[in-house]
Amino acid sequence: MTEASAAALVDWFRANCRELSMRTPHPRDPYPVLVSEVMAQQTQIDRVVPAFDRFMELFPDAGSLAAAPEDEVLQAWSGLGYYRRARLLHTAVRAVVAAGEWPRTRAELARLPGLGPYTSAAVAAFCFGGDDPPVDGNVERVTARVLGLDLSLASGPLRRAADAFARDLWRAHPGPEVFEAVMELGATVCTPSAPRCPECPLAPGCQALRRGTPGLFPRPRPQRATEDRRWVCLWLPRDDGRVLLRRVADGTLLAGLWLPPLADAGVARNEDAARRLAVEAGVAGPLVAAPPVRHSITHRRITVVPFVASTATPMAHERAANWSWEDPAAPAVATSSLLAKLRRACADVSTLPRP
DNA sequence: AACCCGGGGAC
DNA sequence: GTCCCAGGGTT
Repeated sequence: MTEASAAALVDWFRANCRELSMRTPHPRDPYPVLVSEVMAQQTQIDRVVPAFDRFMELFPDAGSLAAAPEDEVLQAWSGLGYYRRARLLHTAVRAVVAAGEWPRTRAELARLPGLGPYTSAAVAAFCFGGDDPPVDGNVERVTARVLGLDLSLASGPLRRAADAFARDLWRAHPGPEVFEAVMELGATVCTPSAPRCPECPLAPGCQALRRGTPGLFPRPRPQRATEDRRWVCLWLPRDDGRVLLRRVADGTLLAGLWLPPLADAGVARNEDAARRLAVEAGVAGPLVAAPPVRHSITHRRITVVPFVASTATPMAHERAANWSWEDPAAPAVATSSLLAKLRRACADVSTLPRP
């Protein structure tokens, strides 16, 4: 990597970087940087921005986040996915507040829960002058293409090569700006498919472009087999429009979130599995199937079949801690985007015979 | 090193 | 339909 390349990259970045609400002058405040970097883990920036703005309004500083109960934090995270990130961020910020100061080096930051190699390097570089490069998927992809490395994303060799590549950039142009510039390049120009090479400041030295096949780098990862699952769910609306939600058990998908009673149907018939849920919820009477809902969680394709019931029967579990009546359009608890899908699917099944 | 976890946008 | 994303934790 020549100094000319680093200079061209930074010039391109200054002319083309997107206006993002978490981009503020250096040195930056570590709290919003940490929040946005954790949100950005495996999540595209365009989806992070609105969530970040909401989150910062609810929890404007480390003290307010540390003081908040976990369920409020998860509620603010609803729909973002990877909910463990929210719990770990909460724990990390509580540790910082308890310590009374922020760790300033990458190694110290990496001891906080939820901060791995990428996030610890990012906070150190953007807030405290660190020179260890934050290596994310963008940096790995740009590196694989510029150097023509036939390696898989997230593999050890490509991570090390990307780390060395970013260190060279930093040496040619010291400061955190080059790190942001590579990531922005990967996000907007050196994209996974259909890269816009004519716009790329690194095109003159790019090996993948020289070979005419930039899209073949990095090597595609072996795909995990997708697995189909069938769930049933009990949609139980009350007269005021609220529906019954249950806290999803730990150790399962969507653990800790609030959703209508759900069960994997396994080999059972949908109706039988739904009836079991109705018994658990303390309701009898007719169950009306609503249109199935598709929901994907990593390599699983889940078909959720909602069954709509009525609330005529007294609720045995009404006062239990794991049950709650919530407005499905604006739940006051942590939930998944699956709730919104179920609400739409069940909206048409509103006229139910009363037992 | 391999696998686990949400969700949606891009294609 | 497919892939992948400003990843980290666990095994």
